Formats: sequence, C-alpha cells, structure tokens
Amino acid sequence: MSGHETAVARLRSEGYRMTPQRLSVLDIVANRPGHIGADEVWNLAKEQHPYVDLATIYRTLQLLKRLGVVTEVVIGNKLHFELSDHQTRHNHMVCSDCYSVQTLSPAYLAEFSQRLQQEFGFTPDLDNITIGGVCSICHPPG
Amino acid sequence: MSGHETAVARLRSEGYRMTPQRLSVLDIVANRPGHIGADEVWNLAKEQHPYVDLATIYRTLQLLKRLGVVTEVVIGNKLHFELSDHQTRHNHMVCSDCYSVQTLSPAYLAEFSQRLQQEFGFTPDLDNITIGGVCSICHPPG
DNA sequence: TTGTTTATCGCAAATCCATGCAACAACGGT
DNA sequence: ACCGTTGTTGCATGGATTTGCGATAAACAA
Repeated sequence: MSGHETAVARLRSEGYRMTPQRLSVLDIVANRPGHIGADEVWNLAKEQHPYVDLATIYRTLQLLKRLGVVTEVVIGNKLHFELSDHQTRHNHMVCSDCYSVQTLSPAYLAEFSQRLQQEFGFTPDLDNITIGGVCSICHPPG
Repeated sequence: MSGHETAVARLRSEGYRMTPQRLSVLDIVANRPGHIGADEVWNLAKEQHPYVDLATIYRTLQLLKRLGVVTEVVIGNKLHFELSDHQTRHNHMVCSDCYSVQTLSPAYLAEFSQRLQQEFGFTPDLDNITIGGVCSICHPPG
C-alpha cells in the first residue's frame, strides 16, 4: 500500500474514474518488484476480479503509462510495465539475443534529451525509451 | 539499381540464399525515398510476384535489418523500413501525437552510445533506435 | 545437366495488442 | 438514498507481426 493515493488523485484530477479493475492493476504493478508482462497482470487480476477482460488490462496499462504512473519496457515482442518511482527512476537496456534487462541511470540520457528539446523542440518520452542492443555476454569484445 | 551487389554479397557470405522475393523486397525498399510500411512493400512486391506471402515480406525485412541492410522505424503501432545508407545515416524522432517523423544526426547519440559500450559492454543497436516523444507543434512550450 | 542438401517459401494458425459498441457503473448533484 | 451524465467495461472483432510445418527451390558438387 504505497503511493497509490497519488495515482488515484492523478486519475480523479484528470477526469478519470477509479474502478476496481484499475485499482487492481495498479496494486499488481506496484507490488511487483521489477517489470511485469500484461498477460501476467491479467492472470493476477483475475484472482481478484474473475471477469476482467484482457482488453481492460491493456487499456489500463496504457492509461497509467500516459499518466506517468507506470513505465513501459519493450522486451522482445512483448511489453512489460513497472511502477514509475521518481526516486529510483531508470532506463532499460534490453539484449535482443538473450532478452536480459539492465537498468541505466537517466543521467546517461539527460544531455541528449536536453539537446533534442532545445534544438528541435522535441520532448522525448524518456521514461519509456527502451534501448535495444546486444549485451556484453552475448557479444563479447574481440 | 544502386548498391544491391553489396547486400547480395552480404547474404551469400553469411550462408543465406538470394531469392526473387528477397531481391524484390530489397529493390522496393531501395527505390523508395524515405521509409515504407511492410504492407506497402507487400503490395508492390505482389506486382512482380503475385504469390508472395506477407510472412515472407516480414521475414525478409527482419533479415535485412539484422544484416544492417535496412533500418527500422517505429511509427505508432506499425514498422517502417528504409535503406541503411551509411553516407546519410540518421536516427528518427517520432511524435506520438501526430506521428510526424524528424531525422536526427547520429552525432547526437554518439557519446551516449560510446558510454554504454565502455561502461557496460552493451552495444546499442543505434541505427534501429526510434526516439518517441512529442514534437514542437503538438507540444508547444509555455 | 542432374542430384543432393537444406535454406526458404506459402499457407495456416497463433500471438500480442488495439478498437467499436452496447451495457454498465462511478461520481457529482438532488 | 436516488438520479443522470458520461467515462469504463466486457465482448467480439480487427490489425500487425510472428511462427510451425510440409513443399519448394537455391546453391553447389559431380
């Protein structure tokens, strides 16, 4: 039972309604250390609300992402989500070979982001950027 | 009829076979200024080979991407592709509101990329990184 | 040219995610 | 506590992309 109040307030203040389904999704993502796939969120949500539809899960996750409550991580061809904790904000590097995920301080992207903003007026969605590539194990130097 | 020989040689040297379908996809992407969607590649390919399957188009585009022959651009929920021209290499910024695409010199990402490589041994797939965000028109300052 | 190997293709089915719509329910007002 | 408005849901469907599999055809040797 952590910072749900903030998220709930965010929803209400923007004209959204708080439903049991949304609360459930929020709880599930918040209580999961690390990221979680949409299908897994669905499975857990069904334990509380047997009739929730997967479409509702997807819609809710996208909504929470738009509101900045959760962060999206692209792993292979699937989307994962985690709570956006402003205290421990980080980006993700995903290996396209082994699908391992490493976290990255947003400091690495700060200057890049600022240049895009200043020179192009483009505001990158930094939190939700997943950096694809090959990790050190799958692609050793030499 | 540009640098196809290079791509063909790349395929052969890596043990892949050159098929009419692959040549067709290569031609289509190469002759298109800018990026092109997979469905559009399919439509054009069917003019030459009426029986090509969409799955073949997708497989070929992914293969050419792995080989560095084409570059992937994520536009909304669709993938687009363009020829990887090492002379005019660039990245893409895509607005999540209006789906406009701006190009970006890879110089903006050079330092970032080097740091990931040096500090984590992570080799980002720079060419195929699409930077999502909100453009200056959709999100004016102030 | 012919034959052999095996990468590739076409087809069908599956996966992941998004969307249209009518029934439903959250929330503010009474 | 009830009502009305309208945002949300479940359901069904659709879109984009991937994958399994038997048939086909490149590539290469004889």
